[in-house]
Amino acid sequence: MPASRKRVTLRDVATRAGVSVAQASFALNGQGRVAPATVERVRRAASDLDYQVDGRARALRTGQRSAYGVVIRNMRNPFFLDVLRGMEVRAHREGAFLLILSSDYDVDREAAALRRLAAEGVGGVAISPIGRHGPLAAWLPRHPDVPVVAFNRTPEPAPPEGDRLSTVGPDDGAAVDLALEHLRARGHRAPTLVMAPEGLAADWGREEAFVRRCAEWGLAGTVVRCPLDHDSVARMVVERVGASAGGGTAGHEAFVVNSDYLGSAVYAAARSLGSRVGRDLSVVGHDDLATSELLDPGLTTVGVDRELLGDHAMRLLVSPDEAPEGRRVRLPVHLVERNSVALLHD
Amino acid sequence: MPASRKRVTLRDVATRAGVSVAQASFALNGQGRVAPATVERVRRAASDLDYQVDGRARALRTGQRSAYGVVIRNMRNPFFLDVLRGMEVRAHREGAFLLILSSDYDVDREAAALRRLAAEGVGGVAISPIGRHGPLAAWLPRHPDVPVVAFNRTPEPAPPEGDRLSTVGPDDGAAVDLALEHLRARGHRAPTLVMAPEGLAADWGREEAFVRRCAEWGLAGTVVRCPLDHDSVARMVVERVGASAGGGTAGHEAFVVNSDYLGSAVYAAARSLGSRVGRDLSVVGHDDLATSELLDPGLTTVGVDRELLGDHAMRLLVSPDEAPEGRRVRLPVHLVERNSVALLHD
DNA sequence: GCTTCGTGATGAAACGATTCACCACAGGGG
DNA sequence: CCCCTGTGGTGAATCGTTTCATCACGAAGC
Repeated sequence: MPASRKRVTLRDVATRAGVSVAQASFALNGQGRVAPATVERVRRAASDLDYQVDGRARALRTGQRSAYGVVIRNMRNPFFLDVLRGMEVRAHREGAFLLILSSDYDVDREAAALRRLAAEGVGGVAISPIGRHGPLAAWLPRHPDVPVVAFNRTPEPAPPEGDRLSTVGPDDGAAVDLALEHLRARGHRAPTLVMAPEGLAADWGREEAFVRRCAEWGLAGTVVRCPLDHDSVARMVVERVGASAGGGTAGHEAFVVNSDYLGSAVYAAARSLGSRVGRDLSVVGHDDLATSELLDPGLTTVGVDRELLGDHAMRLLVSPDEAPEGRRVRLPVHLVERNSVALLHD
Repeated sequence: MPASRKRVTLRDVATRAGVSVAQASFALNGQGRVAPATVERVRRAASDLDYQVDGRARALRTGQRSAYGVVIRNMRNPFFLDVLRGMEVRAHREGAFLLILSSDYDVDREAAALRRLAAEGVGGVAISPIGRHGPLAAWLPRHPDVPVVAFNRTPEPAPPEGDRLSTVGPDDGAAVDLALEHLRARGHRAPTLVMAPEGLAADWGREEAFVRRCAEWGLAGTVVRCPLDHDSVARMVVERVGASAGGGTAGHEAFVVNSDYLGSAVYAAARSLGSRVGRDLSVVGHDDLATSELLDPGLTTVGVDRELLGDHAMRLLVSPDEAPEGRRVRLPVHLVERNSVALLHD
């Protein structure tokens, strides 16, 4: 055969099968009334010519969307890779595509991403939004028929009633519960919850669960607010440990942090103090990143099935109505016990 | 305004501006002959109505591809997330989209992914292929006008002459050079290169560079072949260290492995031997994963800019012709020095 | 015999953009 | 007066599907 082969079109299939384009289309899609013999002929012609329907043309005509948009806030976080994988597997199963964009915490880029996705006519958007009042909030009412699901490391607070935004995220309340229970079982009586400074909504539900449980179990819990970057957390830990040691109570500090990344900050602090995690001070992380196993000692952490998270998000987009769990999915969490929590005898 | 707002189409813009659809199109795209005043009117109308061109319709008509396919072999490897990010940034800059699929080392899924991407009419495909003779090989000649670039953790051997497949990957020869040079500088005389068993082509170029350098520098290098999973490598290390210790030479073993993942296997082996990496035995990794810094001691490794890798791959797709570096890109590598290589005095 | 079905098949109108082939018209040159 | 040219503009074809409205035709009901 010579050189350039043009795209095989439905017309080619039709002529080869000796029918009209319409019948060919019907035959392949199982629609309309078409004689079984014809179906067979068309099928054969299609496979002979290695015919593939043109996704763009179909999408244009039917308005049916076979592509879904994914907007990731931080494409450097390995957390999202697993989520992406979960989405991809589900999308593949549904015969859909993923259009992946990243916003990089940039408001303009998030806005641009949403605009482009709308222009492309996606069937839905999964997004880890920059903020509750960012571009997404403005975009939502202008595109009333595009399902949108927000997925997050830590879930956003429940949206106001009537909001069309679905959400998927780990059950943060349960995560704190799990961490506290573990600490209590190992003899800890004065846990410390590390939270972002007031006003950052992302940690909603954690504090509530924390104070409730502490009250219930008679623990002397404290909540400390601190910017959630590595250095700030490390400094905070050093200060608190210093204070409690100097205070003469010889209290053992036990921290509950909302990511494994910050967990490793506690390790750094311990190193600089000359003390050892899992013996002189304790910490429970959140996320169960791959790195957490490699730390020495291994970081005890609350994990969530990230692929499942992606799967749920996709499902909410593909069939927004039949979601049995409702449109606010909080995923179960589990404790991954390693050696970062000391066993206290009292 | 009532409830459902239909999609704003070019016709709407045209009527509002009081011109024909054709002129509206020309005006917005800067094509054809259109009076400056008209351009202005059309522009205003478009922005008034918040018009966005329909990507599908445009793609259908022009055949112009604004989407590029990415097929990832292993969507669990964090290596690829950074690559993806590099691709995404470049694609965004070019106004293009990424369609991301994963093959999961499954030949059928790779084939399906390629088929679907072709059906969607993508402008190019970046793929980390399962193998040199997998579905990709069959797919390539059937789609002569789709640019394809293979990107990899470790590059494939140069394709046969005339092959349309571009490749991007770290410069593996240089990586081995760097590792060896570092070992030599620290007094090591008998390095060991860990390679996959014969027949797995992925490591091509490493061995060659290794033996050449060893000869040049008078090192007593050995190449050991071993399945590249965590346990096999750990076992192999234990054996070799045992042998060299038992042999009475008291030789210090220094390993060069082709990933950080395998580097951590050496750590595991050291633990089980009761010896310490960076003192009793040495290892140089490859990839500079985030985890490598967290190991104790830190893993000395050869890194490559993964985002740059993605960027190059995308560039080869977007403008296949004007690539100044040619179509076989080997990216520069650099040594990340930590503490996994002992300093030997001799 | 004439109407009414049901079956299988078809032509053509969408979908929303781009673009080719014209056209109107004013001005200038012969 | 006629021809040509350059400018601004328009209608319609086209991309590859899906799908609506129609039709041919033989069987069946009256």
